[in-house]
Amino acid sequence: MDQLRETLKVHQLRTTTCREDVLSTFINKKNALSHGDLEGALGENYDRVTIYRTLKTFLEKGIIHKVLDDEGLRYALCSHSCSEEKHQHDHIHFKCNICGKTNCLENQLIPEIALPQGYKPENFNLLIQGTCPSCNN
Amino acid sequence: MDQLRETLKVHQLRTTTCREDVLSTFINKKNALSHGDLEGALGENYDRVTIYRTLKTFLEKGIIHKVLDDEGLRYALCSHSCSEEKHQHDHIHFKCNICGKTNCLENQLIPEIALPQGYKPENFNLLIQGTCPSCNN
DNA sequence: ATACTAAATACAATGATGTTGCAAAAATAA
DNA sequence: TTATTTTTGCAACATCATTGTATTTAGTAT
Repeated sequence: MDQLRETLKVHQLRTTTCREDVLSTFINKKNALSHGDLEGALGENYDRVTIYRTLKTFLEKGIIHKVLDDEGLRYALCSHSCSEEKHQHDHIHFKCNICGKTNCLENQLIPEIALPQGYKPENFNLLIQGTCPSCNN
Repeated sequence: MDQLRETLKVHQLRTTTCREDVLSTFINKKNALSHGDLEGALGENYDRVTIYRTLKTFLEKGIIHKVLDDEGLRYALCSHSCSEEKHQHDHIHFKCNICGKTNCLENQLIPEIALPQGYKPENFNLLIQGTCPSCNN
């Protein structure tokens, strides 16, 4: 896929098979992935450490962002153009308690929230847990 | 403190010095604590494993709840009476990027949020990162 | 108070997770 | 193609978390 190489190039990263595979895994799976998920998917082909470093690089370059859920840390693609300088994420994350998948709801923005005097908010991270449409039958 | 024994009793837990110490640490420190924090505070007196199991028990009994931030998992006291059957937390968590402390803003409730068709929300977890009043000068 | 029973703890062992340094390999530039 | 820089794999290490079991302790009955 030229799409992958293009994305890497935009973020000034050399194209390597590991980076292409990690990126395409994110694109295909759609939901948020932990290091362990990626190791499960690609561990035969790449060293654990390389996957860690790939995630770290993607994070710094603004290709992926952190997603927190009660099980720990996961990562998901940044849909809007994030860069090394600025990550901007005001969308909601939803974790399904049935299938266990965590997704970005790109169109659901976190509403304005009034904080007590003295608090200066900079980043927002909202996780909603419940049942997703696929499991809600 | 009789207060501690009382809390443990309400949740049908035997009073042990470890549980009393963990509980009083939560009460004194006020902010959310990780296992590592507790190990730092009480590690001389109790085995790491015991602290893990104490946290797990408190979590199950509804004495503490999980607090997520970008560094990982922490725990904070449940202010309103949670129980083994039901945890209910609709308040905001605030992490200060300067002092690194994470706190519950018990009075700041998470506003109603409209989700797309099919999503059935059950739990909300909102973390706001920024600067807290103590560090905001 | 003492003995009994169930629960909690300490310790050891193991597994999972994440990091660092360095030599070998691969990707870009010349 | 060769030179230069980046990336990868490997080994070692450090941290974090879990499990099993024998011992100890808390609560209860005697």
